[in-house]
Amino acid sequence: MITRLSTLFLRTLREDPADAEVPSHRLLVRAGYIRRAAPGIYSWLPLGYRVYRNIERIVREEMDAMGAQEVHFPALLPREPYQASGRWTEYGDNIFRLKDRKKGDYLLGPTHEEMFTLLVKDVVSSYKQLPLALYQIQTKYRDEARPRAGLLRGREFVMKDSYSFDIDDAGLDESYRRHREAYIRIFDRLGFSYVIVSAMAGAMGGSKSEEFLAEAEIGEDTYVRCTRCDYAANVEAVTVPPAAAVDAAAVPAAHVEDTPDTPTIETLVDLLNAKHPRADGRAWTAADTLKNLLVVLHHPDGRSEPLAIGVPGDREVDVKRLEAQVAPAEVVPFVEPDFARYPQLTRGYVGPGVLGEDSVTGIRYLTDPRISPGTAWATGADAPGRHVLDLVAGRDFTSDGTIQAAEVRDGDPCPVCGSPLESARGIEMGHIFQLGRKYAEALDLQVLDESGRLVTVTMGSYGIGVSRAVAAIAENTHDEKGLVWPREIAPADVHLVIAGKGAQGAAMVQAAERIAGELDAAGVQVLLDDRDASPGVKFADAELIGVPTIVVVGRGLASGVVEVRDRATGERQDVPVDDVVAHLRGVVTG
RNA sequence: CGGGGUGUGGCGCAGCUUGGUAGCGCACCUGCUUUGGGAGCAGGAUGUCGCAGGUUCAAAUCCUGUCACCCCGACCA
Repeated sequence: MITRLSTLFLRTLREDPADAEVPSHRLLVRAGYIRRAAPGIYSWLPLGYRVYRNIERIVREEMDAMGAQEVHFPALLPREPYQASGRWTEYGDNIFRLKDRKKGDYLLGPTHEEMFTLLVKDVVSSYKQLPLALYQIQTKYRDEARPRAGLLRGREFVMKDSYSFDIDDAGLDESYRRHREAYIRIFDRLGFSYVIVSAMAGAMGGSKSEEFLAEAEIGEDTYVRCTRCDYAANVEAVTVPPAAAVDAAAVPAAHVEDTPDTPTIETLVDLLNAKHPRADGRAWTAADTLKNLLVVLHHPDGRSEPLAIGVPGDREVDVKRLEAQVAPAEVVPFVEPDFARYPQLTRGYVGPGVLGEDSVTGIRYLTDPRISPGTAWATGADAPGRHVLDLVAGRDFTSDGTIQAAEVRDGDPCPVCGSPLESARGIEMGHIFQLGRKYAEALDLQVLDESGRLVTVTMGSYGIGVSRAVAAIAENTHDEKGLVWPREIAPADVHLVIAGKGAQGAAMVQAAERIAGELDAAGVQVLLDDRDASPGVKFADAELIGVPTIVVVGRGLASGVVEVRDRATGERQDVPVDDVVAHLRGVVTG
């Protein structure tokens, strides 16, 4: 196919749009790929839609190849299934809701677990029909509080979502594995750099879960990876191993000391070093103190519950990690009225003595794994200006369990090999997880097994952000001049520029038309810049648009050559005009 | 929801302090010249200055209200 720029529905912008911040958004708008229709909602223009469809095609081919079957649900959905699963309320304001003329409740689907589950329930009744994998490529709607970064976080977006249905856990493991492999093939073909990280299943429920992240500074997900082994995890999913139990025999009995005006860790450490030197001669540090933070959990059923979290004093509680641990409950700050309800709590001096389900307050108390049995701490003594020293975990206090909520830092030990971790940011492009039986139970999806008993099906859920991928790949591959598309998803194979007019120009046009025609005949997609514009404009647009191979038919034609440029590397090569079609066929097919 | 900012032609912006009937660059149209890195000259078209109300002889400009959008945070895929 030959696409002529002289007639293509396209306007490139010389300047950045004022409302675009991240590079992918700026470039996709400037290069005429997308236009904003409403906040977080975008229209696709011809070049953009080609890239989008190329991604869709790759996803579809690989899903089909792994044996998943494509279906297509409506985007406009009735309330009932979401009511049954609890998500009509759980999703809150993030659902676009609407009423029909009879005042019936509808929603624009934010995701389709319920619909898939119900459809399978309709059709499948025997283990003989399993395992089963279904998928769709669908527009999803989520009324984000704050859409941003163009396509990267929109309110309307396209997702490929698939679901596996198995009779037992071993089957789910196998379905999960097959999806994981298909995803690797998909992301390899898409042609950008990504990393697979362990993740939290989060609000979706379920157990094993991994994310495919495009590496990007502007990404919203923070993950860590080991500097030595191949461990990588979303920061929310990092599990700090329990510290080894310490023999506390040598630690003296806990003793309360006056520590006036020490409401912060810093002031406490300074005072301890001045007034209460450690027996082992080492100076006190924030890491020797135990900080107890209070929050309130709001459960989806409307219940509120106070929660105390103990972490070493040199670490903050990472709210995202905490929320991932307590999901679907919501975390809100513990404020003055809450303190008023618990007179035993002394602000700034809260210690384990008044925490725990068996304590006077009854507040559930979870501690960081570093607070392991035998470790000794300086912590609040539940009285203003008083701290307790040599308080040993397991000997002098216990918690109700551990929680992975402390911040993760660069240099923390890898949970697998102990080498230092480093953090980086990424854009979530795919997420696979084992749902388990949450939806099957809620919606009563059961089949008969070999022995004729009804068993609940176990499910996996697997998503790829198709529209997001356009932006994420742009983000991942662009340079200062414009977009740089990986070959398989580029809007064309070759961008052919006619750089000259006038007497010479006629010959150039003729040569370019011939080359374009032959490339087309060979199945190569050509973007032909036949516009009446100066070469500078055409070069700049070619670089902005980002087709992987740029061919310039210009002054070299007099000596029988055209110039072939690689958009990504900037490499230029003169190729005899008679060889260029064969040459390009080689380039395009790799 | 909290903080910050912006609404002026298709895009990017100036003008607002100090009120006088709207301007610049790019893009667009016509003609001529030009053609390997965002051409030149000449002519031309395009604006309810976000919306509503008020003050005034006169409002893009001052006052009041309101809406929208963007960015940061909270939240979220």
